[in-house]
Amino acid sequence: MPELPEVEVTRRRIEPLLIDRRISSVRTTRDSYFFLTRPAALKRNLLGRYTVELERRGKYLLLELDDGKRLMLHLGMTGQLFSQHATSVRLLSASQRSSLSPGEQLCFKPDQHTHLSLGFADRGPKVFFRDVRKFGKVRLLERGQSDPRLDRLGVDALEASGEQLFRLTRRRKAAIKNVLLQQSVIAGIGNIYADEGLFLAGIRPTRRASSLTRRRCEKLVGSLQRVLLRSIESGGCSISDFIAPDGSDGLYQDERHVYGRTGEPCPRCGGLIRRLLLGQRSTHFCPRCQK
DNA sequence: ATCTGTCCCTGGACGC
DNA sequence: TGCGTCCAGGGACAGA
Repeated sequence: MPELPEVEVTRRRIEPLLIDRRISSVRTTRDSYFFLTRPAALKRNLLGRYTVELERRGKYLLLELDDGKRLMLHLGMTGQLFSQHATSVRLLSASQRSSLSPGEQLCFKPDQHTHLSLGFADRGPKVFFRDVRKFGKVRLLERGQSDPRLDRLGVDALEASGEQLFRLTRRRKAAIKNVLLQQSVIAGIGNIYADEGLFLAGIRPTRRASSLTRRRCEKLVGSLQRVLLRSIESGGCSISDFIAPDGSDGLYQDERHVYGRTGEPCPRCGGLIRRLLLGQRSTHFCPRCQK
């Protein structure tokens, strides 16, 4: 699922394909709550514009246009932003897959889950935004306009300090894992990296956030950043639907310590990884290593 | 102010 | 093989 590393990998790899090109065609699926800006208005605002810059904020991407307007994107749970020439059979339907001859050049064609397709005046590869579960979002921001979702974001996880986390958790009685998932506290962490970071820091996910000492907060932020950076390096985590814009899978799932490893031995002590529900989210930890 | 539960959505896994 | 049921989860929202 796209969290900070997957969104950052997406940003880095789609940037060369998305920047400095003039949008000449816009195709969308029919209106749904996926579209914070109605499809017709999206088309009207995007057509003919040049793309200038692609920025990440937490799990959001912001595509700046030459007229100062910005396209805000969120990948939700199953969002994929990729090139038409992305080479991944996972993007093909079952029938396309079975009729594929060996060595054939892959060319993705928009399906019912491809909610936004951008074509360019240079006739180069199109860019697609696909999202099966439609938890993703797209919105057009006027010049200078923000969105409450962006305004609410806390400090970016890669820029946070232990001291900041310490201060932000002083009056928090909720479990530390639930607090980590709140984008208004630290932006970018989702279920996988919360579990992984807590494991590396040796902190039980159920621990009351306010009970963490300054030292433990420093350790936790360090562990989180280590995990996030390591995942970016390995191309993100393709445990469910994530693929990079070029179609490649991330490799971080092979390095997971606890997430999705219920009943397997802890990589540190050999005890069994346990799973529990915390705020309706599955949570994985080692009862022996995490206190 | 903070916390908890519910809901949105679809495909895949699983049991019968 | 085929159908029904459950589960995954980011984040908005409502109500405590």
